[in-house]
Order: sequence, then C-alpha cells, then structure tokens
Amino acid sequence: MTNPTPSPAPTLRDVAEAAGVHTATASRALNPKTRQQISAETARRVMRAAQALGYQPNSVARSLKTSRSGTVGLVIPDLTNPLFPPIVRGVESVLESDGYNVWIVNTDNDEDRERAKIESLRSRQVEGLIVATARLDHPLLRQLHEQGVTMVLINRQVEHTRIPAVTGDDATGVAAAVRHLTDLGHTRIAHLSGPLTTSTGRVRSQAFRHAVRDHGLADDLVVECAHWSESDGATAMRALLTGGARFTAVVAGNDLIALGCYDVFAERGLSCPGDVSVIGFNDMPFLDKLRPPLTTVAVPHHELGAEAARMLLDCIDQPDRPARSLLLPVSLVVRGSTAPPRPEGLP
Amino acid sequence: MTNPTPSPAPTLRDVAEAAGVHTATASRALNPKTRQQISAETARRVMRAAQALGYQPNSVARSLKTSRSGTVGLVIPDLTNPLFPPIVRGVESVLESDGYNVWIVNTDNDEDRERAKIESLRSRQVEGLIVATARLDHPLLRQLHEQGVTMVLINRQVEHTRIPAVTGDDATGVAAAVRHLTDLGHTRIAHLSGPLTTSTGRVRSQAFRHAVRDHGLADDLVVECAHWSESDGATAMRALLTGGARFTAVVAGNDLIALGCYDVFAERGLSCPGDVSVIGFNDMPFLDKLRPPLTTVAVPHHELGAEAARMLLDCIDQPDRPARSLLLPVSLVVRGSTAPPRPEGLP
DNA sequence: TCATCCTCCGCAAACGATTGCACTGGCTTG
DNA sequence: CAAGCCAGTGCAATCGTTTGCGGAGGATGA
Repeated sequence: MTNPTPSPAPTLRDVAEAAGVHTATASRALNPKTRQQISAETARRVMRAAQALGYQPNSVARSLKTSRSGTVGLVIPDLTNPLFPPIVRGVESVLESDGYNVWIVNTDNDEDRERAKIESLRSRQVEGLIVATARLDHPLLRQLHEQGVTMVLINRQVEHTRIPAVTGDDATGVAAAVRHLTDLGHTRIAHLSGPLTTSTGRVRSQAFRHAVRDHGLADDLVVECAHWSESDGATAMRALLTGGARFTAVVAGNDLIALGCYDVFAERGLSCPGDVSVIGFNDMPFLDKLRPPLTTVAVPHHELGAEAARMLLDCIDQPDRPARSLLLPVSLVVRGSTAPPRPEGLP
Repeated sequence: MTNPTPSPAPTLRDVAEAAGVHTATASRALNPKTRQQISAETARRVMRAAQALGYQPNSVARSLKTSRSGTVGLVIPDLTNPLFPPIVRGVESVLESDGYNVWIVNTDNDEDRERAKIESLRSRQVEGLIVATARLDHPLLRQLHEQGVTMVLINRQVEHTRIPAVTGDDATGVAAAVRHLTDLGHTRIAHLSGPLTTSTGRVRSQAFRHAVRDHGLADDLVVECAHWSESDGATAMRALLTGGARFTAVVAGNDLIALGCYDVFAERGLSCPGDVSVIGFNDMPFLDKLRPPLTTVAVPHHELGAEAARMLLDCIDQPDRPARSLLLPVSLVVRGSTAPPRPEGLP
C-alpha cells in the first residue's frame, strides 16, 4: 500500500534481452561515444527498449568499472555562513554543464570531521576536490596533495605548497578600503582582523599594515578576532574601546566582524558613521538594508567558485599541468557606514 | 612532480594478502557486525594490516554489492536562499550521527532540472529523499512515491497524496502575526502572499484570510507575489499603493517580500512603522540589524531539517509504517517594524 | 573410539556495468 | 577466385566488496 511497486529497476541486461542483443552491444548502443560501432538499426532498437523500460544506468556499477564517478567534492566549513552558498552555486554552474555532479560537505573547520568527510568523498571516487576551508597550516591537504589527489583551493593557500588556488585579491581590497578612509580624512584607522591562523585573516591583516604605512599612518591599531563572527567582532571592538585606543575608522576583517562593531556602537551610544566609520569585507547579502548600510569590499564569490571549478576541470584533464593560482579582482562598495571624521575625533 | 605518488589505493585484497588470509575473512574482520565470526587473533592481524596499508573500503564497490549507499538525497531549490542552509545543517546533524551522508542538489524549482537531479541521485542508490522544493502540484514526486521511493517532504505537501512531511505551523504563525497587529490597533491589514502555486504560499494566504475574518476585518487586501523575492515583494507593494488601497499594516509572505516593502517605503518616503507596520516570515539571519529591525515569524528551520531526517530514518527502517506528518511550532518575534497605527491612517 | 558439533575460515558467486579481443560474414581487391 | 579487410556483434574478464555455503579441524559426549 505504501510500496505499490517496489519492482527492481531495470538493468542493462533487461534492456539487452528486450532488444535481443548482448549486454555489451546494449552498452555500446547507449553510449554516444561508442554508438558508431553499432549498426544504426540495432542502436535504435536498443534505445527504444531502454526508453520503454525506463532504463537508468546504474552509476555505482559504472563508477566501479571505470573508477570515475563524474563527481567532485566541495569542502566548506559551514553552509550557514552566507559567504559560501554563492561559491557553491558558482562551482555547480560550471561543473554541471560539463556533466559533473558536486558533493558538498561541511566540516565546521574541525580537523577530524574534515578528515572523515574527505575520506568519505575519496572512497566514493570523487575525481577532484575543491576546498574552501580556512586553516592556514593544513597537514591533511598537504598529504592529499602528495598522494596526487587533484584539488583546487578557494580563498586560501596552504603554506609551503604549490596547490592551484583561486582567491579574491584581498590585499588590493584592503588597500582600497584604507584609501577610501584616508581620502575621507581619517588618520587613525583600526583593524579588527580575522583569526591569523586563517589564510585570509593573515593576508588581510598584513595588507592593512602595509596600506596604512603607505599612507604614513600608525599600524598598531590592530586586534585579532578569535573567529570570523559577529560576537568575536564585538569582543574585539570592546577591547579596543576599553583599551582607550583613539581611532575614527575601522576596517573589519569581514562583514560579520563589522556587524559586531555595530552591536557595540549600539551598546555604547556611538554613532556610525558620525563617531566612527566602518568598512566590512565580502559584501554578503542584505548589507544595504542595514542602518547604516555597510560600506564593504565586494568579493565575487560566484566567480570564485566558477573559476575554481574551471581550474579543477583543467587539472583533471591534464594532470601534469603546472599549478596556477588565480587572483580575482574585488571592488569597494561605498555605502553609508563611512564618512569624514569629526574634527574633534572620538570622545 | 605534481603527482608524486599516484600509487593506487590499497584494496581489500591487499589487506588480505598482507594478513595472510582470504578477502572474505578480511572483509568479515573489518566489519564490526561480522567480526565475531573470526578469531580474535586473526581479526587483530587483519585490522593491523589494514591500518598499516591505510586501507579505506571502496564505498562504490560496497554499494554495488549491497545496493545500499549510506546516503540520502536532499533536494532544495536554491542554497542561496538563507532559508535553506539551516535546514541542510539540521538534516545533516541527525543523519550524520547515524552514519549517513547527505547529497545536496539545487533545482532552482525547474522541473527538468529537478527530474535530472533526482534521477542522478537515484542512480547513485540513495536510500531516501528529503525534498524541500516548493511547487504544489508535483507529478514527479507523486510518481516517485508510487514507485516506492522513500521520501520526506519539508515545508510542503503534494496535493492528494500521503507522503510524510514536516512543516512549520504556518497557519498559527500567520494568526499570531495578525493578532499582534490587531492588538496594536490595526484594522486595515494587507497581505503580500507568496506564489499560490507553492504550498506555503497557499497555506499562509488562506490562514491570513481566516485570521482577519476572525477579527471581523476585511480580507480583500491581498496581493500575490510572482516569486518569493525582494523585487517581487516590492512590485506587489507598489501595486497595492498605486491601486490606492488603504491599510496601516502588512503581513508579508516571507522576509524577502518584507524587504521589498522596505525598498518601496524608501522610494516613496513612507516611514515604517510610523506609516505602516510590516511583519515578515521565517526570521532569516540579520533581520535584527535592519532599520527598522523586522518583526517576523521565526520558523525553526534547523529543527525542520532534523525532524525530517529523523522521519526519513524511520521510514527507511520500517518501510510500511503509515505516513505521518509533523507540524512544528513557530513563534512571533516582535521587533521594530510594528507599532500602533497613526490615528489618521495612511496618507 | 567414533559420531557430532562448533569455530574459524576459504570458495565462489554475485552486484551492473565497461571494454579488449575474437569471431562472423559480406565486401573489396589483385 | 582466393586473400584480406572491415563493420557489427558476442564472449568473458574485470572493477572491489559482501555473503551463503561448505570444509577442515579440534573439542565434546556417549
């Protein structure tokens, strides 16, 4: 009643029998690449039979035989972070048109989980990995790379290895942010960096120091957040304020950290951008709806995913091509959270 | 150089040879459920050998043999909609602890894509499907159900079928929203419904009519949005205003539609909640950061996913248990977008 | 001492597809 | 007219596991 027709799915053998041919012939007839080995008439018969039976090739059997699965694994920390869905879609959009499937796994940046998930992917014969996790030093990835697993990194590098990667041009983005602030007249600019154990955290924070120094400003107003989160951003901002630091603008490591700043401003009755300007990073959705709308650096996440996928396809096709890395341009999106500083500075 | 060690992964045979036993014995030794058929000493030897070789069972071969894959498919329209990531995580959280893997596919609510993706999942022997797409009438799902595919629906029903489902209690949520508005003194309440071709769209809109009638109010201030999107919400709101409708509050079909209202208010210089109050639905992230913070109905998405997963596990374990449906409680989150109406009403 | 019963393990057949090779017959070619 | 060729098809092995069945050998009971 609940299982009206649990009839087993038709197999290639069923099709072959129905068409009166051998399974080998049926297989060739159904595969466009081998179809020309078969007489047109036979091929037609087989395809008709397949159609009639509703035959669907069993990908598991096919994978076992060919040791190719037509799928790639996509490793991300947490789908819930609005950063990642666009990347996922970008990856899918190019892989899909090439007939590949994408298998997504969340790792929560936990090493054990990461290892387990990746093992699981490999045991399913994925043909490549796209990895968008954060940790900077990463023995697992290094090891996989040495084992010859083809993979592409997004938004990160692994120290001392040459693995193909595609990243946003964070350094230029940070420089643009700083430039925007100095253009407005800010001279005391703080930075709430992401964790320095992450690739992006380190790159952005370094870029910040360079940028402010290039403008002849102090580079010591830097606090590291424990995580890329709103609450850790808030904590860092509180630390900065409580420490008595004087600044009129802050470049946040990412948008969530910037949101944490907003929270603290609300707590302490500070106005943004009146008392202090804020710039985020990533341009996640709905930032334009905030009060004030957040000025931020837009990273082309969809493109990041798409390019990574393209790169992975290249790597699959030509295994010994040299590893290349791609830097995608980012752009400053000026909204309402930045303005010239008050003459008298922060209270 | 790029492929330092493309040595093939060790197989069960390698392990067996290393341990000096037959593959069958190795297989049993490695499987906890059959391990007691093997002498402790032999089992130890096999496990040690497996360890030493870094053996990982090939899930593809296992799936082929057992015709079970340890994975379930999760079908959603678009990961980019902030609604879905929490559902995904919820599903994963319970399935994972049961040793299952989750395969996510996006369909963009496109019928062909849906069919293709689901076929692909099935050809990979997924053991069940969790479907969170929207269309109300759905021949494909009906057909799958008739074929005995075990599946659970999230946030939707298929007309005239009994497929297990878990949903938020939308009707009660809408009623609470309306109740909140009437408590504030509103008497002319509009509704921007989601597309009536979707399950939730229909349920919420119907609930709205019932609720306002229960309060003795008019139920004709309803406009249907073409999609669950910000821009379609804006379009609907413009239509309402341009049509000269008089209202002091609006219940939006979901948060995105509510955001569309915000956009139109900004266009036309209306103030929220001064001129008109707005209530959203879903409580997506960061709504509390908007200006004004959006009052909305919180749906427990993570729970929705988790319960669906639990239900699917039940269905897999006992195929002929009767289909049950689960309604999860929702809750009104009052923020800043609702307030008593101006005495004179909308200009 | 012999029949009997376990325990532990090997044999071999699957699962459903792909693919190198061999075979068949009808054609061309010299 | 024989030799050779080619197109079209079938045979059978194979991918890496799992699992029913049976066999060997030791322990046990009568």
